[in-house]
Amino acid sequence: MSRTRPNPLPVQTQSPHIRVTLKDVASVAGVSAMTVSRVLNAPDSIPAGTVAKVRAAIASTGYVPNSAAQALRSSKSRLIAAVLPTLTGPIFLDTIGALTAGLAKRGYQLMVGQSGYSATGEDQLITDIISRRPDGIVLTGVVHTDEGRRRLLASGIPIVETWDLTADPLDVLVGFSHEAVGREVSRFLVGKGRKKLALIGADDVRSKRRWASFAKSARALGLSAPVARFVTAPAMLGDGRQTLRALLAEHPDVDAIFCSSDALALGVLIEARAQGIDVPGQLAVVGFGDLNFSAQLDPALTTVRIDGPRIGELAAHCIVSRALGQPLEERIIDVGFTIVERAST
Amino acid sequence: MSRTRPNPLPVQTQSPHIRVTLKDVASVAGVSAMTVSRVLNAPDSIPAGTVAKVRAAIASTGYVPNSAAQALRSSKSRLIAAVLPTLTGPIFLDTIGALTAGLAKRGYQLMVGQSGYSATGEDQLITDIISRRPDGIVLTGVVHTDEGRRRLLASGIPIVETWDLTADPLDVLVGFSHEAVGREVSRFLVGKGRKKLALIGADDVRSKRRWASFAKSARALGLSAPVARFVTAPAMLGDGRQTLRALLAEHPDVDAIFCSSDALALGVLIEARAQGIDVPGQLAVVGFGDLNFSAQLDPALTTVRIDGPRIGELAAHCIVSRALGQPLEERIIDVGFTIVERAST
DNA sequence: TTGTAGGCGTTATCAA
DNA sequence: TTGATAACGCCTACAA
Repeated sequence: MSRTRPNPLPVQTQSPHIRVTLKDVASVAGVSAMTVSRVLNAPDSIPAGTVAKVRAAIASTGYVPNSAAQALRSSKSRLIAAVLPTLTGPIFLDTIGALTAGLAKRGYQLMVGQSGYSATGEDQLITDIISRRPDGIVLTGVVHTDEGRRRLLASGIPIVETWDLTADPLDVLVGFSHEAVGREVSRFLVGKGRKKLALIGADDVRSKRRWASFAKSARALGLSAPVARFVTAPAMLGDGRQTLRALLAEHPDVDAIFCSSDALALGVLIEARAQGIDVPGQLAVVGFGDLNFSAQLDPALTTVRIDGPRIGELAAHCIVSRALGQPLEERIIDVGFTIVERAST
Repeated sequence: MSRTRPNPLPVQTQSPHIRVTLKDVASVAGVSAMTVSRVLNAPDSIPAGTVAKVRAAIASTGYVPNSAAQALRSSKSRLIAAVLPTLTGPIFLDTIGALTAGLAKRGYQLMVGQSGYSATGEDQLITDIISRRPDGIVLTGVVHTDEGRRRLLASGIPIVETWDLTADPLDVLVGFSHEAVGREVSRFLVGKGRKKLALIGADDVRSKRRWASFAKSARALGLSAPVARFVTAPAMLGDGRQTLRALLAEHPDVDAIFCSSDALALGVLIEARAQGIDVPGQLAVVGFGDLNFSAQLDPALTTVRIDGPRIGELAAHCIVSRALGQPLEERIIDVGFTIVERAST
């Protein structure tokens, strides 16, 4: 037909290419569908000649297996679901990036779900996830409702929790102790001769746990009770500026601040400079996260570094092992953290 | 059985609950599988009594549909694939977050793939994507190999490209003109009386396109040729510091700098302060991205704001419309951009 | 080494 | 309004 089509796009609903099936490849190659399947899944058991023939047919037809059919038949979806509070906010980003890459390397894909900072919609999210029958679920920085945890657990899908070390893990855990972070930062600051500690944090559970440990440790070391201010997550630079102002107005004797994110710490540094407060002379500042800008600030920011990519890669390893039913060396992996000392303390 | 199990976790490989099928629900409810299916998909055509009976059976069994079977039978996966260069780097984050949320709202899930800044592994990624038979693909900030573009196109899967306005879109486009950004920023700086412009950018295609337009426009407005420095993506704060130093050493007469990201611009601000250069007195600085910290810097950063969440939400709308075969009001949506004027210019 | 039969869980279609 | 039947594309199990 030489007629021109005025509007070609809406017309083609499905490409022919995507509808190529095993059978089509088989008939092109002159073998049965099973042989094609075996060439794809266990080529070693097939003579080289047949393999070549089939490979040629696959190439010429542009065949790509339909993973829904594979999943249905084999009960293996090669899909991993990740749940995180929100994609907005850079904290978990490296982890998710490394997780995605680590899964791709192993032949798995990642499906993402945002649970939000509230529990709203979490139920629907969990239904959506279970409906996909993922081979594993990676939980990152989320506290689920009891009902949500129960359903996830009841689904029997392997679960890896990350970015935390809780007392009662569902199964596998890759993270670090927020209690240890709070304790070590307070020890660090006390070691620097600081007398009146403060914390500015986001109002999430982990930040609160760091605070509890930070405060307890400071008191144990003989200091007066530290003070804290919490801002609504996600905590941003502007919150740091405002909160420092309010904090110092009420507690002018504070000489060290632990911020629950580097973004907050940057706000604190900027506000301190605006107020003519010397850092670290009058005020020591410690961040959390070691974002890529933190080393370049002026003064460079002392902060707690978490190896996000490592958590992602380990989570990929663990969840795939679980998915394959392989034994895991360890069920609880503590990746630790580092206090990176720079000019702000 | 009252026997306690010493180690419950490794034992249960699959939960019973996840193996509940339509048939199980049907037999509990005393109806056929088709009736259960209809209650789920078209409850209006079923009498209220039957619906109630079936709903009760669903609740008591904990049934969740198997989407692999649904996809296989109906050729609708309710899955959208997103391809982006890398999750590391905050630029596309808001877009992906809004996309994920917008899709969830419409009953779709997002699968993410990282194409990397190189073309390596892109072929495998595309195979993985096609294998899932997603109902749509959202491309963000990636330039594909010709072969990759060809395969994606040949798959017949609807495609939405974002974060750009190219001359030859594959199908639907949600973005803005990088040429317009370059041009408008140069006009803006010239309007401020700046005489010698410079640009510090990442070495990606879009940044280069902004540069070309920036330089051309500056010359058209009678200025001498702007100078540029490019750093390896992802561009970070430290790159901004170093590059500014090198740039000013060679071109001390530069009085305005357009940075291809706010992170770079922050580096430039910090380095300028370290060198005692007055911003904006001696040097005007413009960023790109309007990250959440930019308004809080000192001086606050003039920057180009892109509405990332809006792009994500529109992309969700467009790709779902395409997936459902619904007509689209517009195939090319220009979300534009805003030059947010602050103290750094 | 290769092929045949059957079923995974769901929905389109037709029949009652 | 409801049900029976078949088929989506693939892989497990068994046979040749």
